[in-house]
Amino acid sequence: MIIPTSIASQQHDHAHCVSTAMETAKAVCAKNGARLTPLREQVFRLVWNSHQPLGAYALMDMLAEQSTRKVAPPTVYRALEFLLEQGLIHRINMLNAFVGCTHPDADHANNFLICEHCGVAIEFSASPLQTSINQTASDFGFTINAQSIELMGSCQQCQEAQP
Amino acid sequence: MIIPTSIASQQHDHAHCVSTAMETAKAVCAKNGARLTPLREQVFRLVWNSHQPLGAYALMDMLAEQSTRKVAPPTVYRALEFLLEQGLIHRINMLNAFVGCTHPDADHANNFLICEHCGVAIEFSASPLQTSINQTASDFGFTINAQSIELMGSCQQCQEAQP
DNA sequence: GCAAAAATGTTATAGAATAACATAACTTCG
DNA sequence: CGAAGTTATGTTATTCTATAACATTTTTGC
Repeated sequence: MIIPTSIASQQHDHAHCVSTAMETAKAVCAKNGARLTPLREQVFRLVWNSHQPLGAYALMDMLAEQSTRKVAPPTVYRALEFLLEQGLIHRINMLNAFVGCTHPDADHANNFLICEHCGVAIEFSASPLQTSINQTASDFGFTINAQSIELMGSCQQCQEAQP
Repeated sequence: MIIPTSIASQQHDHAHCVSTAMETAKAVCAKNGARLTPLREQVFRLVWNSHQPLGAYALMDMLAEQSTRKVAPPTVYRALEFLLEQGLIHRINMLNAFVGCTHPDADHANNFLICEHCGVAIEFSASPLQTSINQTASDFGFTINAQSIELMGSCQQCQEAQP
């Protein structure tokens, strides 16, 4: 991994991006009758501050930095579990890392393009792809409860930057 | 997870299934000028003896059972790494586990249906699905180096068994 | 305010993977 | 053959990821 660039830090006003996500998250929790406590909100912000997926221990270190007192693994894992349940973040299985969900209110899959160079994870949804997925499962008489589609490679910017 | 049934142990002659896989593996290694040593062959057999993905430490314990002397993690991880490189096994990221590849000679993706109940992992390939994947990546200007598609749910047999 | 429930803190441990270095086996080429 | 180089395996220690189990605090609903 080279440098955390591209989408995450260049192409948009990320502070605005995060605050919008924060509002959406509050709405989702309100609708679900779930409590977005200060700790959970803090973890959510940390996850959202990066378009690169972050590991639980990286998040733990960030929490520790912010709060002076020591933070143990269960603290961050429980917050992450809550956020996953609410559909506010995703787990990238290839990386053992977590990233904010860009459309938690929509019915959505768990589909990512992950750049090996800059580390950015781009969430996408594609109707024909989902149709193919559902058709395939159906062909096998298989019922899907959770799906994980992760495509690892080079994003456009990194390809252009490294010819 | 309930009981390891269905495809793995019921519907076919698994011994024959494994020996066929073994022959194919030898051919693949011969073609690639890679050495399928006794240790690697042993790990390959262990992985293939189950249609359920097996964790590295489970494999390590099995190795230890078979060989009286103690076996350390690097032993099994190095064998797994070799088999992954040769395309003879796959890693299931959702499970941190490994399973034999059912068609190592073909150009193939890394697509699995995984039953939460019986643990079976069914490898599949579907042309329209791959087309959608490639199209989506192309839309983003993204180049794919590795892909992981994992669908977790209930296989047909387990659905029928547990209504 | 008080009991129940939910959330967080704390300590310890399990589980997955790799680093670093030592030894053994196999290849190859003089 | 036999020494040098390469590849594979053994060995020890450590890092990274995640959860179990129990204590304490905070919040909620009556």
